[in-house]
Amino acid sequence: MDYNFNEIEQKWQQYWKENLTYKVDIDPSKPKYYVLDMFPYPSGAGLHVGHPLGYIASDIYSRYKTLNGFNVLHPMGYDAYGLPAEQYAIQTGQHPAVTTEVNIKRYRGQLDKIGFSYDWNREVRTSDPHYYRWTQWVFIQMFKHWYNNDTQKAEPIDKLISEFETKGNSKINAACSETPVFSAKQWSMMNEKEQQEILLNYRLAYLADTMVNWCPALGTVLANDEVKEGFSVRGGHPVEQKTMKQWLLRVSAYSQRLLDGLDKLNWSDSLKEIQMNWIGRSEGGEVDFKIKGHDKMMRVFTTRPDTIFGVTFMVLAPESDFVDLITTVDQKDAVQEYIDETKKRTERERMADVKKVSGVFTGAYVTNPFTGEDIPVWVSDYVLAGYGTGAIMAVPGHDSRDFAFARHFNLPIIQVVVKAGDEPSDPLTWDDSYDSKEGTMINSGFINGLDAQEAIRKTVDEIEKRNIGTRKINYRLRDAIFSRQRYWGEPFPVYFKDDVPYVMDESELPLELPEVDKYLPTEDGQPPLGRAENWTTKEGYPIELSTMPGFAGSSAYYLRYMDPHNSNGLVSKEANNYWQDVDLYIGGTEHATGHLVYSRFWNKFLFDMGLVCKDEPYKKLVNQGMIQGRSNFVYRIKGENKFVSFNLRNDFEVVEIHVDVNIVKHDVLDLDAFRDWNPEYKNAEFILEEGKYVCGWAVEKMSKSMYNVVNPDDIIEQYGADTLRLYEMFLGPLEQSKPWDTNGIDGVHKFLKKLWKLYFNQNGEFELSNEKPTKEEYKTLHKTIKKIGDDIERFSFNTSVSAFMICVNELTEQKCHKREILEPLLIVLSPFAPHITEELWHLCGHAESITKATFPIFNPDYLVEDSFEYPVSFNGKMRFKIEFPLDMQKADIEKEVVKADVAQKWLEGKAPKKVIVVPGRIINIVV
RNA sequence: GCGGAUGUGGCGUAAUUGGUAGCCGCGCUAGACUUAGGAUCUAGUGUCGAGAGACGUGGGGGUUCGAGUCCCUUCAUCCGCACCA
Repeated sequence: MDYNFNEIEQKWQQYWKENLTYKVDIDPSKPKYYVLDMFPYPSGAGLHVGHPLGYIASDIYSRYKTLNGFNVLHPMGYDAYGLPAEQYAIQTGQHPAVTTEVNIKRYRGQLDKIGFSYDWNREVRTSDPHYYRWTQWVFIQMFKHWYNNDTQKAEPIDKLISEFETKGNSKINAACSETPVFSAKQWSMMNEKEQQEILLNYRLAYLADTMVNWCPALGTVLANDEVKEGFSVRGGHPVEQKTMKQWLLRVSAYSQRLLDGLDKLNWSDSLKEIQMNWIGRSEGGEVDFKIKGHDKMMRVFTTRPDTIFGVTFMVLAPESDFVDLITTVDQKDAVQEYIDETKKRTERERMADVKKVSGVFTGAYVTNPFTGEDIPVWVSDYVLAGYGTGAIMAVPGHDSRDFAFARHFNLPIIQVVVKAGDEPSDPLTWDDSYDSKEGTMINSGFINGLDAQEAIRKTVDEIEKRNIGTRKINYRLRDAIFSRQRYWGEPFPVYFKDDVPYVMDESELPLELPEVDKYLPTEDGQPPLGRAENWTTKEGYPIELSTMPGFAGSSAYYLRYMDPHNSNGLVSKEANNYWQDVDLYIGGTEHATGHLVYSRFWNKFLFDMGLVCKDEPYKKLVNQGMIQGRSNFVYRIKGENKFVSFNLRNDFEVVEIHVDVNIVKHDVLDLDAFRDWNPEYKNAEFILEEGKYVCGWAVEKMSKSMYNVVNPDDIIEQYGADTLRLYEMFLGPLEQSKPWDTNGIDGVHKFLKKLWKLYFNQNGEFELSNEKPTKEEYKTLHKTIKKIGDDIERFSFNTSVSAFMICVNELTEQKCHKREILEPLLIVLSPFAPHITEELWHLCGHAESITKATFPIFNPDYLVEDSFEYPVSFNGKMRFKIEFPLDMQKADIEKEVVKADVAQKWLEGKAPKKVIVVPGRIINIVV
C-alpha cells in the first residue's frame, strides 16, 4: 500500500472532528497548560505559507504537552474587526460582516487542512456581539475606575467621589489629567456637569482634547503604535497632528507596573527591550524657573539636574501654553510666524529634517534659581509638547541638540562636567557637546568637585529643600487613543447628556453595531455611525459615534477562550482559576508595542478589579520569524519577446521580470507553463543553457506583486499537510526570519515515505514483528525519544526533524520492523505529523486516537556504551581515532595512545610534551 | 545616534557545557533498476592539491593543550527606537 496522504489526512481530520478529539474541559485531576497563538485578522487574500509557521510550532508543543499528561487549552479565533474589510465595504458597498464571514470560512478551511489540534468549540470572533459585549463591559469598568498612585491600583470611582465629598482632591494621589485643587465644599458647589468633567480627569477611560494622529485618507485617528515614520501602518497613508476630543485609556498610569512586570516574564530580551523603550522611563527632577516680570514659574523636567549651572537658555515647545504668556510685544510677530511655520509641517517633514536647527527668541527671561542669572527663553520644535513639561532647560555644553541650537543662534556654552583625566577646555573649540555621563562637576557652585551622580542627588535634595521642584520619573508611554472614526468596530456603550459622557447600564449590553447606508463619514464630517437611524438611548440621548480600535477586542481574548460561552461574565472564577494564564504564547514581533502593551495593561486592570488571578497574561512568549518570499526572475531581451537564461544574461541587454514561483522548480523555468502564464508570453522564445532555462532569484517580501506567494493549500495538495508541517519546521530555527523556498520539500516528503515503508512488508501489506529489538534498535529509538523531548522543550523543531530523519535512516538500515520500536516512534512523531502517525497507529491495532497515547519514557540504559572511539588530536588537529574502554584510567590511555602505530607518524620519534585525556570525549597530544 | 539580532559549503542549516566543524536535507556528479522519470535505490560531494597534505565558521588580534563557541577590535546585513530633555 502506498502512502496516500490526501486520503489519510482527510479521513483523520474527519475523525477528529466527529469525535471531538481536541475538545478540552476543566479537569482538576490534570495539570493545565495553555498554548495560545496570536489570532489572525482574516484578510481577503487567505493564508500564505508564512502564516501557519507559528501555528504549527504551537500545535506541536500542544500535542507534546497533551501526550505528557497535561490538559492543554489550545484555542483559535479571529480578530474580525479591522480596516481592510471596511475599506473594501466603502469600495463595493458590501457589508464588512459579509466579507469577514467569507474570509473566516476560507481561513477555517485552510487551517483545517493543516491538521491543527484546536478546540474549535472555543472559537471567538471580536465582531460577534456575544464577544464584544465583554469588550464593552470592560470599557465601562475602566470608565468607572481611577488609578490610585498610593495603593498602585485601580479603584472604584465611587470611592473617589466620596473622597471629594469629604476632603476635596488635595490629598488624592491619582494618575490623572491636570486638575485644579478643590475643597470638599467647592466640590459640593459644583453642578453635575462640572463634577462629571472633573471626574473625566480621573477615569481610566476618559474623553479629552488631545493631540492625535489624524489620518485623512482613512478618516480616523490612530494610536501611536499604528503610526510609523509619519505614515499609517495599515495602508501607508500620511498622518498629521491635530487636536481632537477623543476617548483615551489611561495606560500611562500603569507605566511602572508594566515595566516591573517584564522582569518576571519569560520573553526574549529583544522583545522586553522594545517594551522598555516604548515605556521609556527616565529618572530626574522637575525644577521651577521664575519668569521675569511674571508671578508664574516655568517648570522643566531634566534627567540631569546636576548640570543646572550650565544652563544658558530655555526652550519651549511651540505648543506650550507659556509661549503666549511670556512672549514680549516686539517678539510677538516673529514667534507667531515661527509657530505657523511649524504647524504647517507634517510630522513626517518634522522628522525628516531633525538635523535642521530652527527656533525663535520669545523676548522673555527666566532666572536660574542657583546662579540668579537671567536666561533667555526660546521656542523651538526640537522640544516636544507631549513629553515632560513641554519646556526644557538647555545645557548646550553637555547635550548635543542644545549644543547645535546654541551654535546656530550664537548662545553661550558652558562646561560644567569634566571627565577623569581630561582638562576643562574652551567650548568654542568643540565640534559637539561634551559627553557627561561620568565626570566631575566644575563651574557649578555648591556641587563643584562632586562626581556627576552624587551631584544629581545633591542638587535634587537642594531643589526639594528650597521647594522649587521635586524628584520626578517620566515615562514616554502615552495614554492610548481609543476612538476611531470608523464603522467596523465595537460601538462605545456611551451616551451624551448635556455634552457630558455617561456609560450605559451593563444590562444594555451588548450595544450592537447599527446598520448604515454607507460606510463613509457623514456630510458634516461625523463618523459613519452618524448615519445610523435612531442611534440614541431609549431616553433619546445621542450615543457615541466613534467605534473602538483593533486592540480593544484583542486585549482580553485569551481570557474569553477560557470560558467562551459564559453569558454572566467575561470569564468565570472557576475557569480563570483553573486555566490561570497563557503558558506559551506564539506570535510575531510586530505586536511588541501595540497588542502586547495594551493587553498587559488590560489584564492588570482586571487583576486590580479582582476578576483575574494573574497580573501578567503571557508567561512565556516566543516570536516566530517572518517567512519572506523567494522571488524568481526571467530576463527579457530589451525590445524582444525573447528570454535569456540566468548565466547568459550578461551577454545581452535585458530587463529583469518577476515570474510566478509556482511555475519554477529548482530555479528552472517550466517553459510551457510560462507561455500559458500570461498571453503576452504565448510566443516567447528562449535562449537556454544546457537545455534549461535557469531563473534568477532574490529574497523579498511575500506579496502578490512579486509573484512569490506560495499557498499552503497547493503544498498540501501536492505533498500533504504532514509534509508541510515538517517542512515549515525544517526550514530553520523558529525565531529566525527566512525565505520560503519550496526546493527542499522533497527531502521531507521522502522521509515520510521512508517511514511509511518501515511498517509494510515487500508485498505492500502492513506487517510488524513482535521480535525483541536489538541493542542497536533500542539505542536508535531512545536516542530519538531523548532528542525530540529536549528539542521540543527548547522550541528547536528544525533539529527534531533531522533527528527523525536520522532515526528512520538508521531503522531502515537495521531493517527494523519491530512493534516494540515502531509503535513508540509513532507517538514521538505524532505532534509533528499527526495524520500519518494516526493512520499507522490504527493499523497497529489501536482503537483509540494516538493523541490519547502517552509519550514514551526515555531509558538512558539503552545508550550506555562500554567503549569509546576517541578522536586523537595533535596540537588540536584531529588526526586519527582509537577505541578504548570507557572505564580505562586516564594514565593508561595516555600510555596506550602514544604507543599506537598511527601515533608514531605524528610524533616523528619525539616524546609528546603533554597528553590531555578527557574521558569519553577527546585525546589531545601536544608535540 | 541608541538598543537588539545574525554572519558557517552552491543553498536551507547542525554542532545543548570550550573538545572530531559541516549532522540532516536540497542541489550537483557517477552508477543501478526502468519504455520513461520530477519514482526508487547505491556511492560521492567544504576549498586547494595528482598525492602526502595544507587551508577553512565575515576580517584582524588575544586567552587556551584545544575556539564556530570565551575576550578585544573591526566590517556587513536585518530588525526595533529615535529631537524623550
